[in-house]
Amino acid sequence: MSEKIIAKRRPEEDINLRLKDKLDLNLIPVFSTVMQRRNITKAAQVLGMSQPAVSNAISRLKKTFGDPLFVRQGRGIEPTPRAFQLEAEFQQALFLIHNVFPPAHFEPHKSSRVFTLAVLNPLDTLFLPRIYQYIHHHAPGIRLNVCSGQSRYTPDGEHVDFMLGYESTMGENIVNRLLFEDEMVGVAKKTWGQNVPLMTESAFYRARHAVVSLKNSDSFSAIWYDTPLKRSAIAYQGQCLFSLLEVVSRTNLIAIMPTWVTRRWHNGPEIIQLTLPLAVKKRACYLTGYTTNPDDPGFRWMLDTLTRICQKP
DNA sequence: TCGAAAAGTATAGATGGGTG
DNA sequence: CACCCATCTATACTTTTCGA
Repeated sequence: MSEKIIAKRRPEEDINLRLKDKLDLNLIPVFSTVMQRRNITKAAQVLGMSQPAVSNAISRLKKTFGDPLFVRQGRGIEPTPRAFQLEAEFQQALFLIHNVFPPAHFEPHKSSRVFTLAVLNPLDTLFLPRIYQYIHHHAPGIRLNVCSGQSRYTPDGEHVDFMLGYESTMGENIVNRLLFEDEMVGVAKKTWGQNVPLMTESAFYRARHAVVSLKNSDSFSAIWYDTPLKRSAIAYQGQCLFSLLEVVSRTNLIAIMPTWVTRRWHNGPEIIQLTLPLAVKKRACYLTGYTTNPDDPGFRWMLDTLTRICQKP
């Protein structure tokens, strides 16, 4: 049985920009989202509206501007040249409007906003429980859409609001926060390292290695295997660090991982930590926020919240 | 209180991919 | 190639909201 959805006003952080008998400025974010997604249905999901509501909103804009704005192409839509022109003009207009209005008030405990997060493994296992727990207690209406990885886009092509990973990204309307320095170690089965207490870099790469698959575009391990010689040391490519630990603890393979990952290995077979004879022994962990409006109070709240929660491993 | 308009539900129609 | 199914947009009609 389908649940009946009652028509409702937009969330509390929205500003009503309807000018009676003139242009409805609420149509601008609808237009922008449709331009971004090139898809009425997906735009509707992002905006928290039904698909016909977005379709009707675009129809009103079509009448206003006397241009089709979007033409159907296959299963999707393609913007007309006039739509591209309007997109640029609306962006300028919105920028001016954002600067004129004082920042709206954001109430996390009342908000039903959706935030999209990309979190790189293994940081997801570390931070997601903390983040979910905090949101559950302090902002239960907020929904988190989390994907794995270190990309600005989800596998569905949606824009990410925040990213947790080992890379900082520069650019306009991108906010970067250094969270902490993650210390790395080599790990091996307990009996492995007794014969090589003082290891050099060349000796390290003569051993057989287990890594997070380098086929993953955002592989945690890739940074240490940037030459064919180093890659020739790889004997096993797993999907995540915890599967590497399992393999390493039962074979003669070694792997590189953050020290906190090994500390979590409470109940498994014993492993030892090896000091890395490598240049990269630490990696900076960053929180990156993407926004079209850095003064958006919801964005600021989430940025500060994630910074606080993810301050240390 | 009432009417206009926005946003809802239901559904028709177009398109594209998979399969026999 | 035909058919089926999933996906996506548009339209008809209903419900809800809000300003006069």
